[in-house]
Amino acid sequence: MVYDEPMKWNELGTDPCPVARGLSVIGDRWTMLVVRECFFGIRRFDQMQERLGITRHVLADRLRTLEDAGVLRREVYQERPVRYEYRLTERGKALHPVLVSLITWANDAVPPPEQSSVTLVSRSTGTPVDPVLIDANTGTPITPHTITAQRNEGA
Amino acid sequence: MVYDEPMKWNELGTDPCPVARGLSVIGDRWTMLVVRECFFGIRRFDQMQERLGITRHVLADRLRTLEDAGVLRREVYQERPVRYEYRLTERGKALHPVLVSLITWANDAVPPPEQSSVTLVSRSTGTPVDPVLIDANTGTPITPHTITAQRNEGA
DNA sequence: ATTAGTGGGTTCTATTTTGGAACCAACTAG
DNA sequence: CTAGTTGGTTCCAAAATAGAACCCACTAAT
Repeated sequence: MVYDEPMKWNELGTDPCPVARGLSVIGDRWTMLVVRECFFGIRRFDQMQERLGITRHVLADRLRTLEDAGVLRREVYQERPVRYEYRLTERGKALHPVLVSLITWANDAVPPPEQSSVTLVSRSTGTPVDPVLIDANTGTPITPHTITAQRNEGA
Repeated sequence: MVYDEPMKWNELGTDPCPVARGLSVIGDRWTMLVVRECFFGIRRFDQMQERLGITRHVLADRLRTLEDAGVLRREVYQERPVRYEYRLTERGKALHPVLVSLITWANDAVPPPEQSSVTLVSRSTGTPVDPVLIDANTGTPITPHTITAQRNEGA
């Protein structure tokens, strides 16, 4: 993973590194917050705008980017006048582990000033969950020591 | 998780939502790429700058932010002239699941145009890994159906 | 003893992105 | 016919980023 050329932000979407490609979609200040709202069931433009305090201009732009990336799907929920709502696609739902990992990290790395916070709990038992990554094939934990990145040359 | 007030970006670090607090540190275009370089063992300013193609100004700014957040530690590796390098702290290493989840998502949601890509493999066997999140307490998979967010009121 | 190079930055201006607010089109309800 | 709702767009000011040059304290080569 050594590159000959420095990266340009607008070419990140076609970079060989998946981190760069991923960030070309979700690597900005607002996008994951929009995705969070979607996981919470928020679907309407105005509701997102109000909850996030994002400007309407930027929200419209992010929703379009997420739609183009196949993360959200715009659906007409009412004709006359025609109204749209945004829903996570399968690809969008696949962002769940990213969101969960971020929440877990932030909860102990960037503690809130007051006790007030949001934590993840089991829907069935209500007890806190403690997310860890394992390899589905072997069941072994995934850590910097157990895995490494490998470049697969194409073309 | 409904807020009375819209969020201001510069107050994100003290938001009750961990997604917002997490993004206040790593939620910009470059930060996770800098963290990626650190996981690859890159420690020097000039080397990062060359590999990423980030401007020196922005790199200096991100490194300072990451240091302030306790993700990186600046260490003198040579006196006369004094020279610094950046290393991941424990808090920085704790970002590994976020990075792994992002890579996993991007590899099938944002495929590279050519076959060339970077994938994660087991360090011991060299076979591809398939990361999934489970709850360390119960061993059950974590999905949008099995967990939910709970607000814990403080103060 | 000069000259070139290195490492870790800072400073400068030009371009791009974001914020904040107003506006708009197409309808509905009163 | 007036006000309200929804999903935006348009405008201008403020902030962040890019791109390039410069700087300082050294070291190594001529």
